[in-house]
Amino acid sequence: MTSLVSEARSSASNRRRTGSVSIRDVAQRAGVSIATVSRAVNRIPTVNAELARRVWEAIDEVGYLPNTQARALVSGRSKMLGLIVSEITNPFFPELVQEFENLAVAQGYEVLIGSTNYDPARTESLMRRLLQRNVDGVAVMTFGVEEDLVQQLVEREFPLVFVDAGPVLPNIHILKVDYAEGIRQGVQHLAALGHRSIAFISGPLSQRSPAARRDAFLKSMAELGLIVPREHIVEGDHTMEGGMGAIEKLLLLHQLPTAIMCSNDMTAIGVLHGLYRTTHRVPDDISVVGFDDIHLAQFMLPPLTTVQMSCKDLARAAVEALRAGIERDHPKAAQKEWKIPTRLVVRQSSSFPRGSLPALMKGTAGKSKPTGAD
Amino acid sequence: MTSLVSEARSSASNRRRTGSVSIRDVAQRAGVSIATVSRAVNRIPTVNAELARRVWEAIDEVGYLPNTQARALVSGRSKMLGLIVSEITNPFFPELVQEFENLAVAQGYEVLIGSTNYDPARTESLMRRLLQRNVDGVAVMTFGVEEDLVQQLVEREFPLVFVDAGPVLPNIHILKVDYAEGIRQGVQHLAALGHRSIAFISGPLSQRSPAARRDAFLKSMAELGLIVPREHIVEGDHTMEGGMGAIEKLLLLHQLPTAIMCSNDMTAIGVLHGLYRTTHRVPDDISVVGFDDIHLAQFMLPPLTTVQMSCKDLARAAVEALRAGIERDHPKAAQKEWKIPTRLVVRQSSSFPRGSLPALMKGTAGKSKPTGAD
DNA sequence: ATGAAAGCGCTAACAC
DNA sequence: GTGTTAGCGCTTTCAT
Repeated sequence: MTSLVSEARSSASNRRRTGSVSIRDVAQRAGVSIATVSRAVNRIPTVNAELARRVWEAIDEVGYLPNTQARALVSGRSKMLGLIVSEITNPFFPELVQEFENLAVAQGYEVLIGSTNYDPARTESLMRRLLQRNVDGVAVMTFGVEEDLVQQLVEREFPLVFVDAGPVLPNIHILKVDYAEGIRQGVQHLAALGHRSIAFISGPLSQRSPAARRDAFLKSMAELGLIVPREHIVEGDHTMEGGMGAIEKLLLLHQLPTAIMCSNDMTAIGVLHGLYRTTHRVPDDISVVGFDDIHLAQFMLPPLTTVQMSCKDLARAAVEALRAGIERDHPKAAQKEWKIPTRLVVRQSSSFPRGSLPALMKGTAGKSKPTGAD
Repeated sequence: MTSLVSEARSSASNRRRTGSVSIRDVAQRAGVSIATVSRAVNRIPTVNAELARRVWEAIDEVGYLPNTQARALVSGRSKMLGLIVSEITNPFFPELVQEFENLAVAQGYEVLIGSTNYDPARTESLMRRLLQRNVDGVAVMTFGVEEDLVQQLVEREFPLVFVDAGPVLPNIHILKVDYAEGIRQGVQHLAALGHRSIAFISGPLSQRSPAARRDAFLKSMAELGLIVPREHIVEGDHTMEGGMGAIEKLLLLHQLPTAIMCSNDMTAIGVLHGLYRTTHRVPDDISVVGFDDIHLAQFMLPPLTTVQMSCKDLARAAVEALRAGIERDHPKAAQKEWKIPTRLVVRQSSSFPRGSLPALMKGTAGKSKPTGAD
């Protein structure tokens, strides 16, 4: 008889559609006022222990769940966080989403997720929806924001988090990913293996983050005195399809690069796929390096050498930064920039350039996989 | 001067934290009552055109966004849908989530997503959170529900959607995936190529959906008079790691199967990866077939032959079923079962068994890829 | 057609 | 320490 609704003698006024049990039902059953119930639920220490016990008992009996909407209405806080990603189907983002959600929920927040699909109109309506839902803050993890859309939020002094770049304003927190170091490590790794001709497949360069990655690449190459011919920078779009398209362009070149650095892992996967249809083998003929280190990277054929950008770090920083913006007494309320480290993860998609001495020796030593030479 | 807050002469009572603009601000500015504003916003046809115009103008000027929480509180409808998936990082789910979200948003609903990670405790707390947030309905797309957790919702006559199986009750809608047909096509495809010894790597068999897939496999094999030795059914867990573990077990066998059918694509990707580290080539030595047809499948090396379960269909059915449960006058309110079709997609991870006549001829014809025979 | 007013479920003053 | 009450922003009778 303690089932959720059977005994719920709902006060006549409620139970509109679902048999929702209100605070009044609990109060009635426990023989106390609704204020006491509220206090007990919110663990206000001043409530009499015996009364609190009775309240909790009643709560259990009638199956009471506090209505978050009502709470939000009165407190002015919805305890919801918005999370905007550019493409939920890019495996990097679900990993990020999961981390973000874990952390947020642990702090008592709910997460409203939105995927923009790089569509400004979508982003706009998404923002509006998030505002209407009264989220307490929004993390914009799109790696490239459409500036003007942010204006609304900014003006409302709304807690916001961006990746890489965003307006410098109070309430705006920026997550700075250390592309310079990560990409530099990747380039140095390839150079150390003996590669001199390294191409780069970028993301959509209209966005900040892809542009930053490309710049980091150029800088790293310059550092080593390596020149990058114009045609070795190909613009992709951070999808597998884009990676495939880009490698096809590269394949048309008179002189192929011996290594390819990609702006993200999905691009690299597309490259791997594109190369698979040719006679070029990875890494024997051409080395491929990705960026992100999505879970999938290690399962590629061959396992992908890539630069790790920890989505755990990213998520943690995002949630913390948001909380810092929301809860005025947060310890890090003043911190505006959050550094996100990156690091190289060497796997098997990178090796010595074909024909180089170490490559030949490696072949003799029989350590090379039977990837089918042409 | 039409910026969102600059002119917003907020009535003293509001503007708690963010400069939120309320219906009263609009009313004041338009010189009408809040009731009229409400009616205008909700496009009640009886409002005077001139007044409506003034209201919309004021809305624009003060940057008013209706507060959804308050709306929900009074209407009893939150216009939010819960979507529970088992693992957001399995690429199948983001695809599903995206579709679901698109459809839901198009109908004016917001989506609250939760990933259970196969953890009953998480699922439980997730359910509770969704209830507290007053979602109008929940789609449980976990392919394996922990029965008792549903009890709460069921008793509250809460609109619910399940995949594959669930209690037969009013307000419960079931999405029936046609495993029988899809898996049967996969098996027939392999058998047609000449395979007789086909192994199956299942998902976690404690869950309904993986069990249903396994049963479908067994049935399809029996149909063809093919016997399946006990050791040819290996339990995985629908992850790449699980697929790798399973193929390793299979590799220990005295007599290897010539083809492997996997309970989902992630498993198949794990298998591909596991096989890559051996001398066995796909599809020359062993054929691999997946299930789901995630976007990634076509980019695998080799592109994965798989059974498509359309997440578009799934999402569409889920949203429709939910709406049918929520909106009492929905045309399909009575429909309790929704069929989800499946179909085979042949790519390059399946071929003739090694040593069979067609395989030999194919080799001669030079159509085979240089995958490096041992 | 429009406005005044009663709540939706809850929290937080304010009394007692 | 506990109860009473005034709203949070909105929709929806009920008068007018």
